[in-house]
Amino acid sequence: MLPQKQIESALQAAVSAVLPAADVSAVLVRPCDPKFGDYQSNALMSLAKQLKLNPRQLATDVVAKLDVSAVCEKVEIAGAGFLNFRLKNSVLVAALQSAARGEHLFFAKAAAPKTVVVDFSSPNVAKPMHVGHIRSTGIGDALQRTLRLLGHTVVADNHIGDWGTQFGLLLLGWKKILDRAALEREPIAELERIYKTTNAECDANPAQREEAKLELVKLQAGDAENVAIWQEMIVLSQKQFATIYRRLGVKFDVALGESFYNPWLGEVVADLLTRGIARESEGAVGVFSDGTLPPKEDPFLVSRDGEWVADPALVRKSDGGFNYMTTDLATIGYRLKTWSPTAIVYVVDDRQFGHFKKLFLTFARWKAEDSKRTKLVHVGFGKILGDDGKPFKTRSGDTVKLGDLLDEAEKRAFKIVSEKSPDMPEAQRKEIARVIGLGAVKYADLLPNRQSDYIFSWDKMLALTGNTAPYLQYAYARIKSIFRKAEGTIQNAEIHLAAEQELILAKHLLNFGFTLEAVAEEYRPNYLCNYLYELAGKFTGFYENCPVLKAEDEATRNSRLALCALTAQVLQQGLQTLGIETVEQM
RNA sequence: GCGCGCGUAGCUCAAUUGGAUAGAGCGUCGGUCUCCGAAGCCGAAGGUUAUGGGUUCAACUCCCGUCGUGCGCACCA
Repeated sequence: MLPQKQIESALQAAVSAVLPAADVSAVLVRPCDPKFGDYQSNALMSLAKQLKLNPRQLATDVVAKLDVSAVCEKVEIAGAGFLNFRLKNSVLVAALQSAARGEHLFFAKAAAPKTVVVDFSSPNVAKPMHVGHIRSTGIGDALQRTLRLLGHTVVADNHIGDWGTQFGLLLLGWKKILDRAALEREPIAELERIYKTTNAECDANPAQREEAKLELVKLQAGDAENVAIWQEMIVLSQKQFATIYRRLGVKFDVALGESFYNPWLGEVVADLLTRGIARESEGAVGVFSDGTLPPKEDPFLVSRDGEWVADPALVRKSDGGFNYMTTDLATIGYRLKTWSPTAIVYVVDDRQFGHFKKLFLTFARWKAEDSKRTKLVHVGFGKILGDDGKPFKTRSGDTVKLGDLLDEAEKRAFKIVSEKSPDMPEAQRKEIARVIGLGAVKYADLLPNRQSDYIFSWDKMLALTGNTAPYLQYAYARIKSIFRKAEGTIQNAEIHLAAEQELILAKHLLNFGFTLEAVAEEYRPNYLCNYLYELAGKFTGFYENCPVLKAEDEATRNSRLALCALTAQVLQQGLQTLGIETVEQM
């Protein structure tokens, strides 16, 4: 068990000894500012507040019952009631030593593994993937990788938009203005063109809009011609998706599009009606407020002119068609039946907050028993904005295509690699540029807090210096360079930690698991980015101050080599968890 | 109109959710390769966390007001 966990359980036991009735689940220990110690707990202060006790006195009582002598130096009570812990050097060394033996990599698998469906990426058929898709795809992929690493069972599901109103327009456009040659050259661009053109024509001509609707109805009724066209569009789109996902290194366990759930939509609505959860209104069917929530918190109510009026979640349109609320409910039904997940995580734009609020409440009413076992989570993220602070568009009015962004990233990286290593064979430079360029883009998207909107900038997205993936990859490559120069292999080296920078680095390595758990707990990959950036920084501090190959003696050299090897492993594992590759040289 | 967010250094963003002296990158200025990779490192300047109140041992974080700003408001997803 990692020292931090040992301290935590000892502390919880001590608190229970002093306050038998207290809930100790919030009694946590976390890494802290080195000037106070290695770990700290502030839990006693909030506990004292709840129970109206003197925090210093509580701390004194708890410390009297606390035995962490196996892992810590003397425990200090500081400030208003902080507990500061300082690790014994021998314990730190032992943790590193066991990691060096391959027993762990500073994290523990979850004690109670969960089954989690992660729903992410979700591009639309017949539309190009653009920069916006990097958010759902990158965050979702990093989260599913983190959950897997921690030992959970994950179902990565790409809920592709392959069924909906847009197909009415696409079918009409296909029949009227499709340019076959263009379709063969650039299928997605052509599909986008017919969609846009037809949409514009429908805006101008309502009769044409009706025609498009008719095409959709025919498709949904199984009309052979329309189904064939629709399938062709899907095949073309899937080629595009596959290319992008291959480049990004993103894999899904299943990719069940919206159309997959089509057969169940009718019965979902029927079921909702029978149970009295949904009712008819103005020819449509919707889920209405059940009055259990105060109006302000009730997503099924909206205030108009000072009065609360119904704002239902429609599950059947007045024309008899279904919409995405229906699909999402059917999808939940399928996922429950197929995987019995502990949680379903939706990595979707924050703008759909209202939709998910309605969806989750409807689910709880529809499947009350299941909703106790399966938690639905909307992992929302902010928008990508242009320089003007408005949702991102290029000058021509289109968003930047994801493929173009990746191309540019590799191009810029290639230029730098060629400058830095002109003697390297071109194929190798290309491969390094691919890893670095892609890493830069992914990391740039993962670094900010997911809920913040961020302003898109080519230079920031593709930056290769500063707090970027290449900085982390560089630290890794430097370590690899040391090992290329080191002669012979070092096995079971004894680790000694004496220099300040060695201790700082070693202690930070121990926090890898804490960080991974925080990422999984709050669905925030940026914690891992920051952790790795700090790790690379602390490694560099060590590297600048502590000679490895030219260490003063053999024992120090071997110990430092072991520390380097562990750092490289954590860097690589951490980057991999973010979906970012490493290179041996760059 | 109603609802939901956001406002932190010149710029772009963090701050593990109420913890001790708010941190990075970019940009600017200065230093640093005869010594394991300078995509690096060291230093300097830069802040009344929009604003006014409140809650408490402790507030960027919670509550109320104000200003600014973005998003969402049945039959698109």
